[in-house]
Amino acid sequence: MDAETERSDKVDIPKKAIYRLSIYHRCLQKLKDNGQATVSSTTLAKAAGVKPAQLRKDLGYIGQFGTRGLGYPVGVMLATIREALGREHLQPVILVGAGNLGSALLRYHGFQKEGFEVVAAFDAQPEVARAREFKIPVHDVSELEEFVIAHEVKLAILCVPIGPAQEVVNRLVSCGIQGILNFSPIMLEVPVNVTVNNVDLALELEHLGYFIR
Amino acid sequence: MDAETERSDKVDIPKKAIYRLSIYHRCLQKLKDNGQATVSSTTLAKAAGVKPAQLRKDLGYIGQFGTRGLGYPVGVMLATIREALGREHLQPVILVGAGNLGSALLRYHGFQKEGFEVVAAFDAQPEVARAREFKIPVHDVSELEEFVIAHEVKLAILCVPIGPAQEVVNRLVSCGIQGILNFSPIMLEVPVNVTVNNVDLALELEHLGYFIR
DNA sequence: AAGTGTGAAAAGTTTCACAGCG
DNA sequence: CGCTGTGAAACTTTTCACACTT
Repeated sequence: MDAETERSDKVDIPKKAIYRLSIYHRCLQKLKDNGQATVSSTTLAKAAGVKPAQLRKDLGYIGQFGTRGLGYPVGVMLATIREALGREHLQPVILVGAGNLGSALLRYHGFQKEGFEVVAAFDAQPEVARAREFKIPVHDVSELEEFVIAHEVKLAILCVPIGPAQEVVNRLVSCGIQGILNFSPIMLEVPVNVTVNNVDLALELEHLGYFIR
Repeated sequence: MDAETERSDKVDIPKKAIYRLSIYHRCLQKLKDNGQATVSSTTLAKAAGVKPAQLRKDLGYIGQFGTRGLGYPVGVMLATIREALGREHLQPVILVGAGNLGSALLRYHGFQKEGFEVVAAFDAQPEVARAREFKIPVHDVSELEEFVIAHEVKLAILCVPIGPAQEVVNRLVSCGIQGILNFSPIMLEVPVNVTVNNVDLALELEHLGYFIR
């Protein structure tokens, strides 16, 4: 956060609710691992850090599968959320810019765990990045288009410096990337059918700075 | 995003406006470096990626210093925003958890550039982290309280695994930390006078996943 | 003519409260 | 009785439009 997202589509379910659905999904996964079969809005809401009414309203956006007096069936709910978020299949992702931050993200397993697979990385100096020994192959950035098209990749994580950021984005867009998780502190220009989600680390720290007295 | 922030205080200026003020500050800095003396809401808004009316409204929260028919004086505006955000002096920050992500952030210069100084890092295995050779000292996590109190640190970046996260937070809170930038995908429990800003990387990617068709 | 400052309308979100079902 | 589902109310944030100043 903030993180900010542009473009809508796919309709009516509020942006913030989408974030929360992902959180619910995560909590439900944990409940399922613990063998829980049902859960009430109060319990799940507490785990997710929201109010029960909000949870119920959010679930209302994607269907209705609770049993009054009892609660929600964990399994069904998991499947429904997963479908609503389009997270039924493993989604391939590429990472561009294997510098400090990019390298750290290549080792980060949080993405895998949520149904995304970082299939390849690209860098202007692939030899340097490769020296850090990842399981994921680091290609030269010149091979970007070919790879994206061949593997039908739709999502990219962008960790390049500000300078080349926009140019890289233009290339990503031109070969069919539809979603970009952008770590550069810069506003990217993209067509309306491409979604950019900005994660601006310095900004988050600044925001925090405002609240300390 | 998203990122999310709890607690208010200091009042009336909308949370989102605070984020944007930081962005304006950044853009203004660039304008100043280019020798620009004044700027119009239209121009600055474009650079910041917002609508002109929104920019004017945001500035309205912290004062009025534009000249009708002309625009805003870059220097004055920079100073005013900086003061409003409490960013007049360099703010010390500690980082806890020097694993993959933590290490990357220790090398990240975006924080310094925005007026924050990461003064020390803490880890359960400081030797391992130290081997990566940072300019910033990595202490054993047992020295946490002593350091925070001695240096009057108010902000912490948290990159520890989910397991120990809440316990570390309790310790941070107990020794006077007031703001926590949390990278663990977990809801932290803190007293109302402490602000937590969550940066959940997997969540941001998931959100993006929703928008690809 | 150009561009700010702002009240008022619109849009978006959250919370409430309660009817209705198992 | 317990808990879901949801319309309506409350609140927050964005956008508009235009009076006003230089």
